[in-house]
Amino acid sequence: MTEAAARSGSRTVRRILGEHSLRATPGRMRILEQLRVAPHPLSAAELRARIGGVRPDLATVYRTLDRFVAVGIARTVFVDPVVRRFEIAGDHHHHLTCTACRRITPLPVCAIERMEEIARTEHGFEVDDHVLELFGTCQECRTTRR
Amino acid sequence: MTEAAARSGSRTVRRILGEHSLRATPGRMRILEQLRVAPHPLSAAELRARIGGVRPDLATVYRTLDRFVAVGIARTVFVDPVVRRFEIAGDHHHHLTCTACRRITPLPVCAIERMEEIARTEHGFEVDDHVLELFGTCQECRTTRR
DNA sequence: GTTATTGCAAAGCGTTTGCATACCA
DNA sequence: TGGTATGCAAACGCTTTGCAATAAC
Repeated sequence: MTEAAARSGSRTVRRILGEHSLRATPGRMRILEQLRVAPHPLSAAELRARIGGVRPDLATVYRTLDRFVAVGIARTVFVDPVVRRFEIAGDHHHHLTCTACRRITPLPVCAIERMEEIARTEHGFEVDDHVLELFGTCQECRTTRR
Repeated sequence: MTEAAARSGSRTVRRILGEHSLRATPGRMRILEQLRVAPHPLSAAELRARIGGVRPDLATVYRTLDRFVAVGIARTVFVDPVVRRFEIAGDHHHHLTCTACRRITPLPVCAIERMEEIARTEHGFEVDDHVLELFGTCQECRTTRR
Protein backbone atom coordinates (compact mmCIF):
# COMPACT_ATOMS: atom_id res chain seq x y z
CA MET A 1 0.00 0.00 0.00
CA THR A 2 1.31 3.45 -0.78
CA GLU A 3 1.67 6.05 1.95
CA ALA A 4 -1.04 8.13 0.33
CA ALA A 5 -3.44 5.19 0.30
CA ALA A 6 -2.68 4.44 3.93
CA ARG A 7 -3.31 8.06 4.86
CA SER A 8 -6.59 8.05 2.97
CA GLY A 9 -7.65 4.75 4.56
CA SER A 10 -6.87 6.19 7.95
CA ARG A 11 -9.01 9.23 7.18
CA THR A 12 -11.90 7.01 6.09
CA VAL A 13 -11.67 4.89 9.21
CA ARG A 14 -11.59 8.02 11.39
CA ARG A 15 -14.66 9.34 9.65
CA ILE A 16 -16.58 6.08 10.06
CA LEU A 17 -15.81 5.95 13.77
CA GLY A 18 -16.75 9.59 14.17
CA GLU A 19 -20.07 9.08 12.40
CA HIS A 20 -20.91 6.49 15.01
CA SER A 21 -19.65 8.56 17.93
CA LEU A 22 -16.83 6.16 18.65
CA ARG A 23 -13.49 7.49 19.82
CA ALA A 24 -10.79 7.03 17.23
CA THR A 25 -8.24 5.10 19.24
CA PRO A 26 -5.33 3.43 17.43
CA GLY A 27 -6.60 -0.03 18.29
CA ARG A 28 -10.08 0.64 17.00
CA MET A 29 -8.78 2.14 13.83
CA ARG A 30 -6.61 -0.83 13.09
CA ILE A 31 -9.39 -3.28 13.86
CA LEU A 32 -11.71 -1.43 11.52
CA GLU A 33 -9.03 -1.30 8.84
CA GLN A 34 -8.65 -5.07 8.95
CA LEU A 35 -12.38 -5.58 8.89
CA ARG A 36 -12.57 -3.42 5.78
CA VAL A 37 -9.93 -5.29 3.83
CA ALA A 38 -10.79 -8.82 5.01
CA PRO A 39 -11.52 -11.16 2.09
CA HIS A 40 -14.04 -13.13 4.14
CA PRO A 41 -15.57 -13.18 7.63
CA LEU A 42 -12.93 -13.33 10.37
CA SER A 43 -12.95 -14.58 13.93
CA ALA A 44 -11.69 -12.18 16.58
CA ALA A 45 -8.40 -14.07 16.84
CA GLU A 46 -7.89 -14.16 13.08
CA LEU A 47 -8.56 -10.47 12.82
CA ARG A 48 -6.09 -9.73 15.59
CA ALA A 49 -3.45 -11.89 13.92
CA ARG A 50 -3.70 -9.76 10.81
CA ILE A 51 -2.73 -6.63 12.66
CA GLY A 52 0.96 -5.86 12.38
CA GLY A 53 3.16 -4.52 15.16
CA VAL A 54 1.80 -4.19 18.68
CA ARG A 55 -1.62 -5.81 18.48
CA PRO A 56 -4.51 -4.82 20.73
CA ASP A 57 -5.41 -7.38 23.35
CA LEU A 58 -7.89 -10.07 22.34
CA ALA A 59 -10.32 -8.73 24.92
CA THR A 60 -10.13 -5.35 23.22
CA VAL A 61 -10.79 -6.94 19.87
CA TYR A 62 -13.91 -8.59 21.22
CA ARG A 63 -15.12 -5.44 22.93
CA THR A 64 -14.49 -3.42 19.81
CA LEU A 65 -16.24 -5.86 17.52
CA ASP A 66 -19.25 -6.01 19.83
CA ARG A 67 -19.32 -2.25 19.70
CA PHE A 68 -19.10 -2.24 15.92
CA VAL A 69 -21.96 -4.71 15.68
CA ALA A 70 -24.04 -2.65 18.08
CA VAL A 71 -23.69 0.52 16.03
CA GLY A 72 -24.06 -1.29 12.72
CA ILE A 73 -20.51 -1.04 11.40
CA ALA A 74 -20.04 -4.80 11.52
CA ARG A 75 -22.19 -7.88 11.47
CA THR A 76 -21.94 -11.39 12.88
CA VAL A 77 -21.80 -14.25 10.42
CA PHE A 78 -23.24 -17.59 11.46
CA VAL A 79 -21.46 -20.37 9.68
CA ASP A 80 -19.45 -22.04 12.38
CA PRO A 81 -20.84 -23.40 15.64
CA VAL A 82 -17.65 -22.83 17.60
CA VAL A 83 -16.26 -19.50 16.45
CA ARG A 84 -18.05 -16.28 16.00
CA ARG A 85 -17.12 -14.49 12.80
CA PHE A 86 -17.43 -10.87 11.87
CA GLU A 87 -17.55 -8.90 8.67
CA ILE A 88 -18.00 -5.31 7.69
CA ALA A 89 -21.70 -4.51 7.33
CA GLY A 90 -21.67 -3.37 3.74
CA ASP A 91 -23.69 -4.75 0.85
CA HIS A 92 -26.05 -7.50 1.74
CA HIS A 93 -24.58 -10.81 0.69
CA HIS A 94 -24.03 -14.41 1.71
CA HIS A 95 -21.27 -17.01 1.68
CA LEU A 96 -20.26 -20.33 0.30
CA THR A 97 -18.84 -22.46 3.12
CA CYS A 98 -17.06 -25.58 1.95
CA THR A 99 -17.86 -28.41 4.35
CA ALA A 100 -14.63 -30.14 3.37
CA CYS A 101 -12.03 -27.38 3.71
CA ARG A 102 -14.14 -24.81 5.58
CA ARG A 103 -13.13 -22.12 3.12
CA ILE A 104 -15.58 -19.24 3.08
CA THR A 105 -16.25 -17.34 -0.13
CA PRO A 106 -18.50 -14.28 -0.26
CA LEU A 107 -21.36 -14.48 -2.75
CA PRO A 108 -22.87 -11.15 -3.77
CA VAL A 109 -26.32 -12.46 -4.73
CA CYS A 110 -29.44 -13.24 -2.81
CA ALA A 111 -32.36 -14.92 -4.57
CA ILE A 112 -31.94 -18.47 -3.51
CA GLU A 113 -32.34 -20.44 -6.75
CA ARG A 114 -30.30 -17.83 -8.56
CA MET A 115 -27.67 -18.07 -5.84
CA GLU A 116 -27.29 -21.79 -6.24
CA GLU A 117 -26.93 -21.37 -9.97
CA ILE A 118 -24.24 -18.73 -9.58
CA ALA A 119 -22.48 -20.81 -6.95
CA ARG A 120 -22.31 -23.65 -9.45
CA THR A 121 -21.56 -21.84 -12.69
CA GLU A 122 -19.29 -19.10 -11.42
CA HIS A 123 -17.63 -20.75 -8.45
CA GLY A 124 -17.80 -24.45 -9.34
CA PHE A 125 -19.38 -24.89 -5.92
CA GLU A 126 -21.91 -27.69 -5.58
CA VAL A 127 -24.51 -26.64 -3.03
CA ASP A 128 -25.98 -29.51 -1.09
CA ASP A 129 -27.33 -27.73 1.95
CA HIS A 130 -28.08 -24.26 3.14
CA VAL A 131 -29.04 -22.34 6.20
CA LEU A 132 -31.60 -19.62 5.98
CA GLU A 133 -32.81 -17.98 9.15
CA LEU A 134 -34.98 -14.92 9.41
CA PHE A 135 -34.56 -12.36 12.16
CA GLY A 136 -36.92 -9.65 13.20
CA THR A 137 -39.49 -9.04 15.88
CA CYS A 138 -42.48 -11.18 16.61
CA GLN A 139 -45.95 -9.79 16.93
CA GLU A 140 -45.90 -10.07 20.69
CA CYS A 141 -42.69 -8.11 21.08
CA ARG A 142 -43.93 -5.40 18.75
CA THR A 143 -47.21 -4.87 20.56
CA THR A 144 -45.86 -5.08 24.10
CA ARG A 145 -44.78 -1.74 25.51
CA ARG A 146 -41.36 -1.76 27.11
CA MET B 1 -49.46 -39.47 26.41
CA THR B 2 -51.24 -42.81 26.58
CA GLU B 3 -49.33 -45.98 27.32
CA ALA B 4 -50.06 -47.25 23.84
CA ALA B 5 -48.69 -44.08 22.28
CA ALA B 6 -45.58 -44.29 24.42
CA ARG B 7 -45.07 -47.89 23.36
CA SER B 8 -45.53 -46.98 19.73
CA GLY B 9 -43.14 -44.02 20.08
CA SER B 10 -40.61 -46.32 21.65
CA ARG B 11 -40.94 -48.72 18.73
CA THR B 12 -40.46 -45.91 16.24
CA VAL B 13 -37.39 -44.64 18.03
CA ARG B 14 -35.96 -48.17 18.16
CA ARG B 15 -36.54 -48.59 14.45
CA ILE B 16 -34.90 -45.25 13.59
CA LEU B 17 -31.82 -46.13 15.63
CA GLY B 18 -31.69 -49.58 14.08
CA GLU B 19 -31.92 -48.19 10.56
CA HIS B 20 -28.79 -46.19 11.28
CA SER B 21 -26.98 -49.06 13.00
CA LEU B 22 -27.04 -47.33 16.34
CA ARG B 23 -27.53 -49.37 19.49
CA ALA B 24 -30.85 -48.71 21.14
CA THR B 25 -29.70 -47.73 24.61
CA PRO B 26 -32.18 -46.11 27.01
CA GLY B 27 -30.31 -42.81 26.93
CA ARG B 28 -30.23 -42.65 23.16
CA MET B 29 -33.86 -43.52 22.89
CA ARG B 30 -34.88 -40.82 25.29
CA ILE B 31 -32.71 -38.24 23.58
CA LEU B 32 -34.23 -39.13 20.23
CA GLU B 33 -37.73 -39.01 21.69
CA GLN B 34 -37.16 -35.48 22.92
CA LEU B 35 -35.68 -34.43 19.63
CA ARG B 36 -38.77 -35.74 17.89
CA VAL B 37 -41.27 -33.88 20.03
CA ALA B 38 -39.29 -30.65 20.45
CA PRO B 39 -41.30 -27.64 19.26
CA HIS B 40 -38.13 -25.84 18.12
CA PRO B 41 -34.37 -26.38 17.99
CA LEU B 42 -32.89 -27.26 21.39
CA SER B 43 -29.45 -26.87 22.89
CA ALA B 44 -27.90 -29.98 24.44
CA ALA B 45 -28.64 -28.70 27.93
CA GLU B 46 -32.23 -27.81 27.10
CA LEU B 47 -32.80 -31.20 25.57
CA ARG B 48 -31.36 -32.92 28.62
CA ALA B 49 -33.55 -30.84 30.92
CA ARG B 50 -36.63 -32.12 29.13
CA ILE B 51 -35.82 -35.71 29.96
CA GLY B 52 -37.64 -36.92 33.05
CA GLY B 53 -36.18 -39.17 35.74
CA VAL B 54 -32.50 -40.11 35.66
CA ARG B 55 -31.11 -38.03 32.83
CA PRO B 56 -28.11 -39.07 30.78
CA ASP B 57 -24.96 -37.09 31.45
CA LEU B 58 -24.49 -33.91 29.43
CA ALA B 59 -21.43 -35.47 27.81
CA THR B 60 -23.59 -38.33 26.65
CA VAL B 61 -26.12 -35.93 25.22
CA TYR B 62 -23.39 -34.21 23.23
CA ARG B 63 -21.89 -37.46 22.03
CA THR B 64 -25.29 -38.77 21.05
CA LEU B 65 -26.30 -35.62 19.21
CA ASP B 66 -23.01 -35.60 17.32
CA ARG B 67 -23.71 -39.17 16.37
CA PHE B 68 -27.22 -38.31 15.23
CA VAL B 69 -25.93 -35.46 13.10
CA ALA B 70 -23.27 -37.71 11.58
CA VAL B 71 -25.79 -40.31 10.46
CA GLY B 72 -28.34 -37.75 9.39
CA ILE B 73 -30.97 -38.18 12.08
CA ALA B 74 -30.42 -34.69 13.41
CA ARG B 75 -29.13 -31.39 12.15
CA THR B 76 -27.41 -28.36 13.65
CA VAL B 77 -29.24 -25.06 13.55
CA PHE B 78 -27.21 -21.87 13.39
CA VAL B 79 -29.12 -19.05 15.00
CA ASP B 80 -27.19 -18.35 18.12
CA PRO B 81 -23.48 -17.56 18.29
CA VAL B 82 -23.00 -19.09 21.73
CA VAL B 83 -25.12 -22.21 21.86
CA ARG B 84 -25.32 -24.96 19.36
CA ARG B 85 -28.87 -26.07 18.69
CA PHE B 86 -30.16 -29.31 17.27
CA GLU B 87 -33.34 -30.43 15.60
CA ILE B 88 -34.62 -33.60 14.03
CA ALA B 89 -33.63 -33.75 10.36
CA GLY B 90 -37.08 -34.02 8.88
CA ASP B 91 -38.67 -31.75 6.33
CA HIS B 92 -36.51 -28.96 5.11
CA HIS B 93 -37.55 -25.77 6.83
CA HIS B 94 -36.28 -22.61 8.50
CA HIS B 95 -36.98 -20.52 11.57
CA LEU B 96 -38.13 -17.15 12.74
CA THR B 97 -35.84 -15.95 15.51
CA CYS B 98 -37.12 -12.95 17.39
CA THR B 99 -34.21 -10.65 18.18
CA ALA B 100 -36.10 -9.26 21.15
CA CYS B 101 -37.25 -12.38 23.00
CA ARG B 102 -35.09 -14.96 21.19
CA ARG B 103 -38.13 -17.14 20.61
CA ILE B 104 -37.60 -19.53 17.72
CA THR B 105 -40.55 -20.53 15.55
CA PRO B 106 -40.25 -23.12 12.78
CA LEU B 107 -41.35 -21.95 9.35
CA PRO B 108 -42.19 -24.69 6.85
CA VAL B 109 -41.49 -22.70 3.70
CA CYS B 110 -38.40 -21.90 1.72
CA ALA B 111 -38.58 -19.45 -1.17
CA ILE B 112 -37.25 -16.33 0.38
CA GLU B 113 -39.72 -13.64 -0.69
CA ARG B 114 -42.56 -16.06 -0.11
CA MET B 115 -41.10 -16.81 3.30
CA GLU B 116 -41.04 -13.20 4.33
CA GLU B 117 -44.63 -12.83 3.21
CA ILE B 118 -45.74 -15.86 5.20
CA ALA B 119 -43.77 -14.72 8.21
CA ARG B 120 -45.65 -11.44 8.10
CA THR B 121 -49.16 -12.56 7.20
CA GLU B 122 -49.32 -15.82 9.10
CA HIS B 123 -47.05 -15.14 12.04
CA GLY B 124 -47.22 -11.37 12.40
CA PHE B 125 -43.43 -11.47 12.30
CA GLU B 126 -41.67 -8.49 10.79
CA VAL B 127 -38.49 -9.70 9.11
CA ASP B 128 -35.69 -7.17 9.13
CA ASP B 129 -32.69 -9.37 8.62
CA HIS B 130 -31.86 -12.88 7.60
CA VAL B 131 -29.01 -15.31 7.39
CA LEU B 132 -28.59 -17.46 4.35
CA GLU B 133 -25.50 -19.56 4.02
CA LEU B 134 -24.87 -22.22 1.44
CA PHE B 135 -22.93 -25.38 2.23
CA GLY B 136 -21.43 -27.85 -0.15
CA THR B 137 -18.08 -28.66 -1.63
CA CYS B 138 -15.92 -26.32 -3.58
CA GLN B 139 -14.44 -27.19 -6.95
CA GLU B 140 -11.02 -27.78 -5.48
CA CYS B 141 -12.24 -30.24 -2.88
CA ARG B 142 -14.26 -32.12 -5.46
CA THR B 143 -11.40 -32.53 -7.90
CA THR B 144 -8.67 -33.33 -5.39
CA ARG B 145 -8.30 -37.03 -4.70
CA ARG B 146 -8.08 -37.90 -1.04
C1' DG C 1 -10.22 17.23 33.68
C1' DT C 2 -13.71 13.70 32.63
C1' DT C 3 -15.09 9.88 30.71
C1' DA C 4 -14.18 6.19 27.70
C1' DT C 5 -10.90 2.66 26.49
C1' DT C 6 -7.17 -0.54 27.21
C1' DG C 7 -4.26 -4.46 28.93
C1' DC C 8 -3.90 -8.00 32.02
C1' DA C 9 -5.49 -11.76 34.45
C1' DA C 10 -9.04 -14.47 35.98
C1' DA C 11 -13.48 -16.21 35.51
C1' DG C 12 -17.31 -18.16 32.70
C1' DC C 13 -19.55 -21.23 29.83
C1' DG C 14 -20.47 -24.46 26.29
C1' DT C 15 -18.28 -28.43 24.56
C1' DT C 16 -14.89 -32.23 24.31
C1' DT C 17 -12.05 -35.95 26.05
C1' DG C 18 -9.70 -39.75 28.99
C1' DC C 19 -10.68 -43.48 31.51
C1' DA C 20 -12.78 -47.05 34.18
C1' DT C 21 -17.27 -49.19 34.42
C1' DA C 22 -21.59 -50.91 32.59
C1' DC C 23 -24.17 -52.52 28.89
C1' DC C 24 -26.16 -53.97 24.24
C1' DA C 25 -26.05 -57.29 20.53
C1' DT D 1 -17.97 -62.05 25.35
C1' DG D 2 -16.39 -58.18 22.55
C1' DG D 3 -17.02 -53.97 21.14
C1' DT D 4 -19.78 -49.89 22.28
C1' DA D 5 -21.82 -46.49 25.28
C1' DT D 6 -21.92 -44.17 29.70
C1' DG D 7 -20.76 -41.34 33.85
C1' DC D 8 -17.56 -38.66 36.05
C1' DA D 9 -14.21 -35.29 36.23
C1' DA D 10 -10.89 -32.74 34.17
C1' DA D 11 -9.38 -30.27 30.17
C1' DC D 12 -10.27 -27.08 26.41
C1' DG D 13 -11.11 -23.05 23.62
C1' DC D 14 -13.67 -19.10 22.83
C1' DT D 15 -15.57 -15.18 25.04
C1' DT D 16 -16.52 -12.07 28.87
C1' DT D 17 -15.51 -9.34 32.94
C1' DG D 18 -13.21 -6.71 36.99
C1' DC D 19 -9.94 -3.53 37.85
C1' DA D 20 -6.28 -0.28 37.75
C1' DA D 21 -3.67 2.31 34.38
C1' DT D 22 -3.93 5.16 30.21
C1' DA D 23 -5.54 7.97 26.57
C1' DA D 24 -9.13 10.55 23.78
C1' DC D 25 -11.99 14.56 23.55
